[in-house]
Amino acid sequence: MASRRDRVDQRQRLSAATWSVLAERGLPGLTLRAVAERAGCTTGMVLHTFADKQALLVHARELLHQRTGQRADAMQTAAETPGTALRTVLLQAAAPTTERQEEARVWVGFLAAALADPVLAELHRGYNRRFVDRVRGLVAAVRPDWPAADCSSTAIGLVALVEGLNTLTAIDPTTYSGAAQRVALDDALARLGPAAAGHPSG
Amino acid sequence: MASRRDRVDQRQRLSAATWSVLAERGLPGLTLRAVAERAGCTTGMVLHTFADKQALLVHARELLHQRTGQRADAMQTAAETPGTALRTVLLQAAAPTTERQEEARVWVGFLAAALADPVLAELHRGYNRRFVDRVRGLVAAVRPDWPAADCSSTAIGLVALVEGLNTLTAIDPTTYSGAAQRVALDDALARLGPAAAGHPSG
DNA sequence: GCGTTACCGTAACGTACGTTACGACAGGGA
DNA sequence: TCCCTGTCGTAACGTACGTTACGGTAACGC
Repeated sequence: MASRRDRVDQRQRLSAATWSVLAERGLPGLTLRAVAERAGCTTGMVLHTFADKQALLVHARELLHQRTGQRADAMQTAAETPGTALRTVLLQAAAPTTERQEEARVWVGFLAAALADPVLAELHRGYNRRFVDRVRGLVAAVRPDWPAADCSSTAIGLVALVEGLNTLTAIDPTTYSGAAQRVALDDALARLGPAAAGHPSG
Repeated sequence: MASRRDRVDQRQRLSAATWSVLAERGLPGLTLRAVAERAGCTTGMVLHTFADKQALLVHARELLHQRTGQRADAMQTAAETPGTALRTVLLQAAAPTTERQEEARVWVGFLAAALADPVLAELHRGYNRRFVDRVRGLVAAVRPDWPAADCSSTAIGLVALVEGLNTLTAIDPTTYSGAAQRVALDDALARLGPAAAGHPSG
Protein backbone atom coordinates (compact mmCIF):
# COMPACT_ATOMS: atom_id res chain seq x y z
CA MET A 1 0.00 0.00 0.00
CA ALA A 2 1.32 3.38 -0.92
CA SER A 3 1.29 6.33 1.42
CA ARG A 4 -2.09 7.93 1.82
CA ARG A 5 -0.64 11.32 2.52
CA ASP A 6 2.20 13.04 0.76
CA ARG A 7 5.22 12.24 2.87
CA VAL A 8 7.52 14.62 1.04
CA ASP A 9 5.10 17.49 1.49
CA GLN A 10 4.77 16.66 5.17
CA ARG A 11 8.50 16.67 5.65
CA GLN A 12 8.74 20.06 4.00
CA ARG A 13 5.90 21.51 6.05
CA LEU A 14 7.48 20.25 9.24
CA SER A 15 10.84 21.64 8.19
CA ALA A 16 9.23 24.99 7.50
CA ALA A 17 7.62 24.88 10.92
CA THR A 18 11.01 24.07 12.43
CA TRP A 19 12.45 27.04 10.63
CA SER A 20 9.66 29.32 11.80
CA VAL A 21 9.97 28.29 15.42
CA LEU A 22 13.73 28.61 15.29
CA ALA A 23 13.47 32.14 13.93
CA GLU A 24 10.88 33.20 16.48
CA ARG A 25 11.79 31.38 19.68
CA GLY A 26 15.45 30.74 19.10
CA LEU A 27 17.33 27.53 19.70
CA PRO A 28 16.09 26.93 23.26
CA GLY A 29 12.51 27.29 22.09
CA LEU A 30 12.89 24.70 19.37
CA THR A 31 10.99 21.75 20.82
CA LEU A 32 9.04 19.00 19.12
CA ARG A 33 5.86 20.26 20.75
CA ALA A 34 6.46 23.80 19.45
CA VAL A 35 7.12 22.46 15.96
CA ALA A 36 4.01 20.32 16.06
CA GLU A 37 1.87 23.21 17.25
CA ARG A 38 3.24 25.46 14.50
CA ALA A 39 2.62 22.79 11.90
CA GLY A 40 -0.90 22.18 13.20
CA CYS A 41 -0.42 18.58 14.23
CA THR A 42 0.86 16.57 17.17
CA THR A 43 4.22 15.29 18.24
CA GLY A 44 3.13 11.81 17.26
CA MET A 45 2.82 12.83 13.64
CA VAL A 46 6.15 14.66 13.79
CA LEU A 47 7.97 11.61 15.09
CA HIS A 48 6.13 9.42 12.63
CA THR A 49 7.51 11.50 9.77
CA PHE A 50 10.98 11.90 11.27
CA ALA A 51 12.75 9.29 13.34
CA ASP A 52 13.81 11.72 16.05
CA LYS A 53 14.53 15.36 16.71
CA GLN A 54 17.93 15.29 15.07
CA ALA A 55 16.47 13.96 11.83
CA LEU A 56 14.06 16.87 11.85
CA LEU A 57 16.91 19.29 12.49
CA VAL A 58 19.00 17.80 9.72
CA HIS A 59 16.16 18.03 7.23
CA ALA A 60 15.43 21.63 8.21
CA ARG A 61 19.11 22.44 7.81
CA GLU A 62 19.08 20.90 4.36
CA LEU A 63 16.00 22.91 3.51
CA LEU A 64 17.72 26.12 4.51
CA HIS A 65 20.71 25.27 2.35
CA GLN A 66 18.45 24.31 -0.51
CA ARG A 67 16.67 27.66 -0.44
CA THR A 68 19.83 29.75 -0.23
CA GLY A 69 21.54 27.59 -2.83
CA GLN A 70 18.67 27.89 -5.30
CA ARG A 71 18.60 31.64 -4.78
CA ALA A 72 22.34 31.84 -5.39
CA ASP A 73 21.95 29.75 -8.54
CA ALA A 74 19.22 32.05 -9.81
CA MET A 75 21.26 35.14 -9.09
CA GLN A 76 24.35 33.69 -10.70
CA THR A 77 22.68 32.57 -13.92
CA ALA A 78 20.65 35.75 -14.25
CA ALA A 79 23.70 37.99 -13.97
CA GLU A 80 25.08 39.31 -17.24
CA THR A 81 28.68 39.71 -16.13
CA PRO A 82 30.84 37.86 -13.60
CA GLY A 83 31.11 41.08 -11.62
CA THR A 84 27.37 41.46 -11.12
CA ALA A 85 27.09 37.74 -10.48
CA LEU A 86 29.61 37.95 -7.65
CA ARG A 87 27.97 41.01 -6.17
CA THR A 88 24.40 39.75 -6.30
CA VAL A 89 25.34 36.33 -4.96
CA LEU A 90 27.16 37.87 -2.02
CA LEU A 91 24.46 40.45 -1.38
CA GLN A 92 21.66 37.90 -1.25
CA ALA A 93 23.80 35.76 1.02
CA ALA A 94 23.89 38.67 3.44
CA ALA A 95 20.70 39.86 5.10
CA PRO A 96 19.72 43.19 3.55
CA THR A 97 15.97 42.77 4.07
CA THR A 98 13.72 41.87 6.98
CA GLU A 99 12.96 38.52 5.40
CA ARG A 100 16.63 37.69 5.18
CA GLN A 101 17.16 38.74 8.77
CA GLU A 102 14.85 35.94 9.79
CA GLU A 103 16.98 33.57 7.77
CA ALA A 104 20.03 35.00 9.48
CA ARG A 105 18.57 34.22 12.89
CA VAL A 106 17.83 30.69 11.78
CA TRP A 107 21.33 30.38 10.43
CA VAL A 108 22.81 31.48 13.75
CA GLY A 109 20.58 29.01 15.55
CA PHE A 110 21.77 26.13 13.40
CA LEU A 111 25.35 27.27 13.85
CA ALA A 112 25.04 27.18 17.63
CA ALA A 113 23.34 23.80 17.45
CA ALA A 114 26.14 22.53 15.23
CA LEU A 115 28.69 23.38 17.91
CA ALA A 116 27.30 20.51 19.99
CA ASP A 117 26.00 18.22 17.21
CA PRO A 118 28.66 16.57 15.02
CA VAL A 119 26.15 15.73 12.29
CA LEU A 120 24.94 19.30 11.97
CA ALA A 121 28.54 20.51 12.19
CA GLU A 122 29.56 18.33 9.26
CA LEU A 123 26.59 19.56 7.24
CA HIS A 124 27.45 23.15 8.07
CA ARG A 125 31.08 22.75 7.07
CA GLY A 126 30.12 21.12 3.79
CA TYR A 127 27.63 23.80 2.85
CA ASN A 128 29.96 26.61 3.78
CA ARG A 129 32.88 25.13 1.86
CA ARG A 130 30.63 24.78 -1.16
CA PHE A 131 29.73 28.43 -0.81
CA VAL A 132 33.41 29.37 -0.59
CA ASP A 133 34.04 27.36 -3.76
CA ARG A 134 31.23 29.19 -5.52
CA VAL A 135 32.61 32.59 -4.50
CA ARG A 136 36.14 31.50 -5.43
CA GLY A 137 34.97 30.60 -8.90
CA LEU A 138 33.23 33.93 -9.32
CA VAL A 139 36.31 35.82 -8.10
CA ALA A 140 38.41 33.90 -10.60
CA ALA A 141 35.94 34.80 -13.33
CA VAL A 142 36.13 38.47 -12.42
CA ARG A 143 39.92 38.48 -12.13
CA PRO A 144 41.34 35.78 -14.42
CA ASP A 145 44.73 37.47 -14.08
CA TRP A 146 44.95 36.62 -10.37
CA PRO A 147 46.75 33.51 -9.15
CA ALA A 148 44.61 30.84 -7.56
CA ALA A 149 45.91 31.55 -4.08
CA ASP A 150 44.74 35.15 -4.27
CA CYS A 151 41.32 34.05 -5.48
CA SER A 152 41.05 31.66 -2.55
CA SER A 153 42.03 34.16 0.11
CA THR A 154 39.79 36.80 -1.41
CA ALA A 155 36.88 34.36 -1.45
CA ILE A 156 37.44 33.47 2.19
CA GLY A 157 37.52 37.13 3.11
CA LEU A 158 34.33 37.86 1.20
CA VAL A 159 32.51 34.90 2.72
CA ALA A 160 33.64 35.89 6.20
CA LEU A 161 32.41 39.42 5.61
CA VAL A 162 29.02 38.24 4.38
CA GLU A 163 28.52 35.76 7.20
CA GLY A 164 29.69 38.36 9.69
CA LEU A 165 27.07 40.77 8.36
CA ASN A 166 24.54 37.97 8.68
CA THR A 167 25.50 37.23 12.25
CA LEU A 168 25.55 40.84 13.38
CA THR A 169 22.31 41.73 11.64
CA ALA A 170 20.58 38.89 13.41
CA ILE A 171 21.11 40.56 16.77
CA ASP A 172 21.39 44.25 15.80
CA PRO A 173 19.47 45.14 12.63
CA THR A 174 19.69 48.85 13.46
CA THR A 175 23.45 49.16 13.35
CA TYR A 176 23.85 46.73 10.48
CA SER A 177 21.11 47.97 8.19
CA GLY A 178 20.63 46.84 4.64
CA ALA A 179 22.27 50.01 3.37
CA ALA A 180 25.26 49.54 5.66
CA GLN A 181 25.63 45.97 4.42
CA ARG A 182 25.59 47.08 0.79
CA VAL A 183 28.23 49.72 1.49
CA ALA A 184 30.45 47.26 3.35
CA LEU A 185 30.13 44.70 0.56
CA ASP A 186 30.80 47.19 -2.23
CA ASP A 187 33.75 48.45 -0.24
CA ALA A 188 35.23 44.98 -0.16
CA LEU A 189 34.41 44.33 -3.81
CA ALA A 190 36.17 47.54 -4.82
CA ARG A 191 39.46 45.73 -4.31
CA LEU A 192 38.56 43.53 -7.27
CA GLY A 193 38.54 46.49 -9.61
CA PRO A 194 35.77 48.27 -11.50
CA ALA A 195 34.45 44.99 -12.95
CA ALA A 196 32.80 44.13 -9.63
CA ALA A 197 31.72 47.61 -8.57
CA GLY A 198 28.15 48.08 -7.40
CA HIS A 199 25.64 49.88 -9.58
CA PRO A 200 23.75 52.89 -8.24
CA SER A 201 20.46 51.17 -8.92
CA GLY A 202 21.10 48.85 -6.05
CA MET B 1 28.74 39.97 59.47
CA ALA B 2 30.92 40.20 56.45
CA SER B 3 31.22 37.43 53.93
CA ARG B 4 33.40 34.56 55.03
CA ARG B 5 34.33 33.68 51.51
CA ASP B 6 35.31 35.98 48.74
CA ARG B 7 32.09 36.57 46.82
CA VAL B 8 33.75 38.36 43.96
CA ASP B 9 36.19 35.53 43.46
CA GLN B 10 33.38 33.02 43.59
CA ARG B 11 31.42 34.88 40.96
CA GLN B 12 34.45 34.94 38.71
CA ARG B 13 35.16 31.25 39.21
CA LEU B 14 31.57 30.39 38.44
CA SER B 15 31.65 32.61 35.38
CA ALA B 16 34.82 30.90 34.22
CA ALA B 17 33.14 27.54 34.73
CA THR B 18 30.16 28.79 32.72
CA TRP B 19 32.52 29.82 29.98
CA SER B 20 34.31 26.48 30.04
CA VAL B 21 31.11 24.49 29.86
CA LEU B 22 29.76 26.69 27.09
CA ALA B 23 32.90 26.19 25.03
CA GLU B 24 32.93 22.43 25.53
CA ARG B 25 29.29 21.38 25.59
CA GLY B 26 27.73 24.25 23.70
CA LEU B 27 24.59 26.12 24.59
CA PRO B 28 22.36 23.07 25.16
CA GLY B 29 24.89 21.63 27.58
CA LEU B 30 25.04 24.76 29.68
CA THR B 31 23.13 23.69 32.77
CA LEU B 32 23.49 24.75 36.37
CA ARG B 33 24.52 21.24 37.30
CA ALA B 34 27.24 21.20 34.66
CA VAL B 35 28.52 24.58 35.82
CA ALA B 36 28.51 23.45 39.43
CA GLU B 37 30.36 20.25 38.57
CA ARG B 38 32.96 22.17 36.58
CA ALA B 39 33.40 24.66 39.41
CA GLY B 40 33.69 21.87 41.97
CA CYS B 41 30.63 22.76 44.00
CA THR B 42 26.89 22.17 43.99
CA THR B 43 23.93 23.89 42.41
CA GLY B 44 22.98 25.24 45.81
CA MET B 45 26.18 27.24 45.99
CA VAL B 46 25.72 28.45 42.41
CA LEU B 47 22.24 29.74 43.11
CA HIS B 48 23.42 31.20 46.39
CA THR B 49 25.98 33.28 44.50
CA PHE B 50 23.69 34.14 41.59
CA ALA B 51 19.97 34.70 41.86
CA ASP B 52 19.12 32.50 38.89
CA LYS B 53 20.54 31.10 35.70
CA GLN B 54 20.12 34.31 33.76
CA ALA B 55 22.16 36.25 36.33
CA LEU B 56 24.93 33.71 35.87
CA LEU B 57 24.70 34.04 32.11
CA VAL B 58 24.78 37.82 32.29
CA HIS B 59 27.82 37.80 34.52
CA ALA B 60 29.63 35.33 32.29
CA ARG B 61 28.80 37.51 29.30
CA GLU B 62 30.23 40.52 31.08
CA LEU B 63 33.33 38.52 31.91
CA LEU B 64 33.84 37.64 28.27
CA HIS B 65 33.51 41.27 27.27
CA GLN B 66 35.84 42.30 30.05
CA ARG B 67 38.56 39.94 28.87
CA THR B 68 38.31 40.90 25.21
CA GLY B 69 38.05 44.57 26.11
CA GLN B 70 41.12 44.47 28.33
CA ARG B 71 43.04 42.65 25.62
CA ALA B 72 41.99 45.26 23.09
CA ASP B 73 43.03 48.03 25.46
CA ALA B 74 46.43 46.45 25.95
CA MET B 75 46.93 46.00 22.22
CA GLN B 76 45.83 49.54 21.49
CA THR B 77 48.05 51.23 24.06
CA ALA B 78 51.07 49.06 23.27
CA ALA B 79 50.91 49.86 19.56
CA GLU B 80 53.33 52.48 18.35
CA THR B 81 51.28 53.71 15.40
CA PRO B 82 47.54 53.89 14.75
CA GLY B 83 48.03 51.47 11.89
CA THR B 84 49.51 48.73 14.05
CA ALA B 85 46.94 49.50 16.76
CA LEU B 86 44.08 48.92 14.33
CA ARG B 87 45.62 45.75 12.98
CA THR B 88 46.48 44.17 16.32
CA VAL B 89 43.11 45.06 17.82
CA LEU B 90 41.27 43.49 14.90
CA LEU B 91 43.53 40.47 14.78
CA GLN B 92 43.11 39.64 18.46
CA ALA B 93 39.37 40.12 18.07
CA ALA B 94 39.45 37.37 15.45
CA ALA B 95 40.38 33.84 16.44
CA PRO B 96 43.83 33.11 15.03
CA THR B 97 44.84 30.66 17.77
CA THR B 98 43.30 27.59 19.34
CA GLU B 99 42.69 29.50 22.55
CA ARG B 100 40.76 32.18 20.70
CA GLN B 101 38.73 29.55 18.89
CA GLU B 102 37.37 28.49 22.23
CA GLU B 103 36.39 32.09 22.87
CA ALA B 104 34.79 32.17 19.45
CA ARG B 105 32.63 29.17 20.30
CA VAL B 106 31.60 30.83 23.53
CA TRP B 107 30.82 34.01 21.65
CA VAL B 108 28.61 32.13 19.21
CA GLY B 109 26.85 30.45 22.12
CA PHE B 110 26.08 33.74 23.77
CA LEU B 111 24.93 35.15 20.46
CA ALA B 112 22.45 32.33 19.97
CA ALA B 113 21.27 32.70 23.56
CA ALA B 114 20.81 36.43 23.01
CA LEU B 115 18.41 35.73 20.14
CA ALA B 116 15.89 34.50 22.70
CA ASP B 117 16.96 36.53 25.76
CA PRO B 118 16.31 40.31 25.57
CA VAL B 119 18.74 41.04 28.41
CA LEU B 120 21.61 39.20 26.74
CA ALA B 121 20.64 40.76 23.42
CA GLU B 122 20.89 44.27 24.83
CA LEU B 123 24.26 43.44 26.37
CA HIS B 124 25.48 42.03 23.08
CA ARG B 125 24.38 45.08 21.11
CA GLY B 126 26.03 47.43 23.58
CA TYR B 127 29.33 45.60 23.55
CA ASN B 128 29.39 45.29 19.79
CA ARG B 129 28.58 48.95 19.26
CA ARG B 130 31.36 49.87 21.64
CA PHE B 131 33.69 47.71 19.59
CA VAL B 132 32.54 49.40 16.40
CA ASP B 133 33.21 52.77 18.02
CA ARG B 134 36.70 51.66 18.97
CA VAL B 135 37.45 50.50 15.45
CA ARG B 136 35.94 53.66 14.01
CA GLY B 137 38.27 55.78 16.15
CA LEU B 138 41.27 53.78 15.04
CA VAL B 139 40.26 54.06 11.38
CA ALA B 140 39.91 57.81 11.81
CA ALA B 141 43.35 57.91 13.39
CA VAL B 142 44.86 56.00 10.50
CA ARG B 143 43.06 58.08 7.86
CA PRO B 144 42.40 61.56 9.26
CA ASP B 145 41.72 62.72 5.71
CA TRP B 146 38.61 60.54 5.41
CA PRO B 147 35.16 61.91 6.16
CA ALA B 148 33.39 60.53 9.18
CA ALA B 149 30.89 58.55 7.11
CA ASP B 150 33.68 56.65 5.38
CA CYS B 151 35.29 55.86 8.70
CA SER B 152 31.98 54.53 10.01
CA SER B 153 31.26 52.29 7.05
CA THR B 154 34.83 51.04 7.01
CA ALA B 155 34.64 50.25 10.71
CA ILE B 156 31.40 48.33 10.23
CA GLY B 157 32.93 46.36 7.40
CA LEU B 158 36.03 45.51 9.42
CA VAL B 159 34.00 44.46 12.44
CA ALA B 160 31.75 42.30 10.29
CA LEU B 161 34.80 40.66 8.73
CA VAL B 162 36.37 39.93 12.10
CA GLU B 163 33.18 38.57 13.63
CA GLY B 164 32.56 36.55 10.51
CA LEU B 165 36.00 35.00 10.84
CA ASN B 166 35.18 34.31 14.47
CA THR B 167 31.92 32.64 13.62
CA LEU B 168 33.30 30.52 10.80
CA THR B 169 36.38 29.48 12.73
CA ALA B 170 34.21 28.26 15.55
CA ILE B 171 32.71 25.57 13.33
CA ASP B 172 35.46 25.03 10.72
CA PRO B 173 38.95 25.80 12.03
CA THR B 174 40.52 23.95 9.11
CA THR B 175 39.20 26.16 6.35
CA TYR B 176 39.50 29.35 8.37
CA SER B 177 42.96 28.85 9.81
CA GLY B 178 44.91 31.51 11.63
CA ALA B 179 46.97 32.22 8.55
CA ALA B 180 43.87 32.56 6.40
CA GLN B 181 42.41 34.98 8.91
CA ARG B 182 45.54 37.12 8.88
CA VAL B 183 45.54 37.22 5.09
CA ALA B 184 41.87 38.17 4.96
CA LEU B 185 42.35 40.90 7.54
CA ASP B 186 45.44 42.35 5.88
CA ASP B 187 43.58 42.23 2.60
CA ALA B 188 40.81 44.36 4.03
CA LEU B 189 43.26 46.68 5.78
CA ALA B 190 45.12 47.26 2.52
CA ARG B 191 42.29 49.56 1.49
CA LEU B 192 43.35 51.94 4.24
CA GLY B 193 46.72 52.45 2.61
CA PRO B 194 50.24 51.47 3.62
CA ALA B 195 49.83 52.94 7.13
CA ALA B 196 47.77 49.94 8.20
CA ALA B 197 49.61 47.24 6.27
CA GLY B 198 50.59 44.10 8.11
CA HIS B 199 54.23 43.48 9.02
CA PRO B 200 55.95 40.29 7.91
CA SER B 201 56.77 39.43 11.50
CA GLY B 202 53.20 38.56 12.10
C1' DG C 1 32.25 29.88 75.35
C1' DC C 2 27.98 30.69 73.52
C1' DG C 3 24.34 32.46 70.62
C1' DT C 4 23.73 34.35 66.25
C1' DT C 5 24.29 34.70 61.51
C1' DA C 6 25.70 33.77 57.10
C1' DC C 7 26.98 30.06 54.10
C1' DC C 8 26.37 26.00 51.41
C1' DG C 9 25.48 20.94 50.58
C1' DT C 10 21.36 17.78 50.22
C1' DA C 11 17.24 16.58 48.72
C1' DA C 12 13.17 17.33 46.80
C1' DC C 13 9.58 19.71 43.89
C1' DG C 14 7.17 20.97 39.66
C1' DT C 15 7.78 21.35 34.90
C1' DA C 16 8.95 20.40 30.25
C1' DC C 17 11.51 17.80 27.37
C1' DG C 18 12.33 13.64 23.89
C1' DT C 19 10.58 9.43 23.23
C1' DT C 20 7.54 5.32 23.25
C1' DA C 21 3.37 2.46 23.39
C1' DC C 22 -1.16 1.94 22.27
C1' DG C 23 -5.66 2.52 20.27
C1' DA C 24 -8.76 4.60 16.81
C1' DC C 25 -9.54 5.34 12.09
C1' DA C 26 -9.36 5.16 7.14
C1' DG C 27 -8.17 3.25 2.72
C1' DG C 28 -7.13 -0.91 -0.51
C1' DG C 29 -7.37 -6.27 -1.64
C1' DA C 30 -9.97 -10.59 -1.57
C1' DT D 1 -18.12 -7.07 3.38
C1' DC D 2 -14.26 -8.27 6.01
C1' DC D 3 -9.62 -7.93 6.94
C1' DC D 4 -5.32 -5.87 6.92
C1' DT D 5 -2.01 -2.40 6.67
C1' DG D 6 -0.51 2.09 7.21
C1' DT D 7 -1.35 6.55 9.62
C1' DC D 8 -1.76 9.61 13.31
C1' DG D 9 -3.71 11.40 17.82
C1' DT D 10 -3.52 10.39 22.91
C1' DA D 11 -1.39 9.47 26.83
C1' DA D 12 2.12 8.13 29.38
C1' DC D 13 7.06 7.20 30.65
C1' DG D 14 11.71 8.32 32.19
C1' DT D 15 14.84 11.93 32.44
C1' DA D 16 16.87 16.29 33.27
C1' DC D 17 16.12 20.80 33.95
C1' DG D 18 15.64 25.32 37.04
C1' DT D 19 14.35 26.29 41.35
C1' DT D 20 13.22 26.00 46.35
C1' DA D 21 13.29 24.46 51.20
C1' DC D 22 15.77 22.79 54.86
C1' DG D 23 19.44 21.32 57.89
C1' DG D 24 24.22 21.15 59.23
C1' DT D 25 28.39 23.88 59.90
C1' DA D 26 31.75 27.23 60.54
C1' DA D 27 32.91 31.93 61.59
C1' DC D 28 32.10 36.35 64.09
C1' DG D 29 30.16 39.55 68.26
C1' DC D 30 29.75 39.55 73.02
